[in-house]
Formats: sequence, C-alpha cells, structure tokens
Amino acid sequence: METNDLLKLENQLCFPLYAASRLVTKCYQPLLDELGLTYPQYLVLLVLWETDSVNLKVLSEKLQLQSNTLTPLLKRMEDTGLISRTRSEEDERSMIMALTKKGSLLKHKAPAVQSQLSNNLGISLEEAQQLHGLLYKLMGHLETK
Amino acid sequence: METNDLLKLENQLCFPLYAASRLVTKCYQPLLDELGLTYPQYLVLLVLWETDSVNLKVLSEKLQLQSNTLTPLLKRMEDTGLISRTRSEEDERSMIMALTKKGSLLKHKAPAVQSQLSNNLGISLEEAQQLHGLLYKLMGHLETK
DNA sequence: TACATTTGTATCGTGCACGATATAAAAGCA
DNA sequence: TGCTTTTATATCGTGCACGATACAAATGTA
Repeated sequence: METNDLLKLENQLCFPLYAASRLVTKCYQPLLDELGLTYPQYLVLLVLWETDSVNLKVLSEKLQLQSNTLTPLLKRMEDTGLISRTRSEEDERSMIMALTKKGSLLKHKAPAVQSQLSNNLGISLEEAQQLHGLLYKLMGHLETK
Repeated sequence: METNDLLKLENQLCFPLYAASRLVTKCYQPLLDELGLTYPQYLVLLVLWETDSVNLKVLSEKLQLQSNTLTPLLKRMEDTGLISRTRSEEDERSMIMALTKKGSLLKHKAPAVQSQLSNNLGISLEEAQQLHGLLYKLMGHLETK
C-alpha cells in the first residue's frame, strides 16, 4: 500500500475497532436503560453473576479496568443498590464487591438482553466466533507488551 | 449454550470488542504523546490529511462522532494550533476545519506511528484484513438500525 | 523488632462519549 | 413575503477511561 493509502481512515484497524465498539455499546444502551444500568456497570454484573464477592483487584483484571475507573463506578452501583462494598477482614486493603438482592435478581433479565442483541448484530454465528477469536488473539498479544 | 454460559464475560462479543479497542488505543498513546495528540485527535487529522477543509457534519459522519463530542475536541485542537475553525461564507451554520501549517507537517510523522503499531499488533496481515472485514460488516448492519 | 518494599485502593485532573436540549441560519411552502 | 420545518452546530450534565500520584495495610528482610 502507498503511504497515503496507509493513512486513510478506512484502511486502519484501529478505527473500525473503536467505532464498532461504540456502536455495539449504543445498541445495548436502550436495553440496559430499562434495567437502570450503564454498559460498564452491566459488565460488572456479568462478573458478579458468574462469581459473587470479588475484590477490586480481581474485577480490575477481568474487566481490564483500573481502580481509578472502577472505584467511582462501583460507588455509583452501591448508591443505586446493586452491590455492596465491604473491606475484607483478612486483608484490610482489599475491597469486596458483592451482589445485593436487587443486583442478584437482575440476572433473570439478562438473557433477554443477550438474545435481543445477538439477533441485532446481523452477522452469523460463525462470523461472530471468528471475530471473537481474532479479538482475543489481538488482546493476547498486546497484553504481554 | 446454556444460559449461564451465555452470560459469561468471555463468551460475549461485546466485551472483547470493548477491551480490544481500549487496548489498541493504549498502544497508540505513547507514540501519539510524542506528537502531542490524543487518539481521537489523531483520527481527526487522518481525515484532514486525506481531505483538508471539511465541515463538522462531514467529520461527524466519517468519525461517527456527534457535535457534542467533536466541538470541544476541535476547540482544543484549535488551541494547540493544529487546525483552524472558520464559519463558511456560503452557509453561516457550517463550521469548517482546516489544517494549519503545524497540523499539516505532522503528516510526515504519521507513517512511523502506523508502522510501529502494525508491528506491535501481533497478528498476520491476513488476520488483520479478516478482522477489518468483519468489523465493517458488523458496523454496516448496525448503522442501518 | 525496625525499616524498606510491595500491594490494593483511592484521589485528582483532563479528555472523551453521548442523551437531551438550545439556537440560529437556511430551506420549504402557503 | 410571512411562517413552519429542517439543518448545522453548540451547550449542559453525567459517566466513563486513564496517567499520575497518594496512602495505608501487608510483606519481606536485615
């Protein structure tokens, strides 16, 4: 490719990644609005529904988000009654996030969100799996940098 | 897949998209820091290097960002001397962004950013093209919603 | 046991993103 | 020409993201 072509927006990998990510988040939003959630908050719940009572470090690793992003986000979730935040007794540094009744019950509504969304994506299951694989491969390499 | 599996973080398409996008942006940042740019600002320059003097509407369509995101971003770029912002004479509503000398000269440094980054991605050219294609297919379908 | 180092969270400042809304210029039309 | 509607941009408020930094609890070590 020529230099000028290399610099074209549509030839970059970064841009479609960035645009597609925002676009998919936007598709989630109307569904999540009904549950009173933002998209990152929904991700937190996905983690907690899988494993309840995790500390910030674990949450941070799973979501690839740092404490400066998560702490305020989790405080907002505490304020809206979705989770509780308590210090660990064994290690006073560790902050443990656990589902409240309200946060726990929302799990029943999540499958509807997922199925609604996957119907909307407009790509086949094979393509979705392919995309999934490529994204994890990309991440796997970049994380070790 | 079972309901519980469907809700697992790693099985979602949305999460790797979101995480990979942030991760790639993070890889750009040290390179862009040397040019005094943020990643979205770099995207604006990519558009302007391709076609100078575009109004906000065009920029908004190309980057899929709205005026409430772009206006302050472009003002910051004006403040740092990268672009000029002037009202169109034919249509007083239209705000036209054009490269300054400084913004124009930065184009010479962009190929180095691109080649540095593509070396870092850790996926083959074929995989990158495949990923590129899948992302555009995804976007193409979602945009028409 | 004293002290340095590491670890887990939190705080601060800046820059996006975006829904909702405002405003003025332009275009359409009775 | 008056008036409505559309279009292009801007403003406001809220919630992320993240680099840099602070701080206290835990750990390692002489």
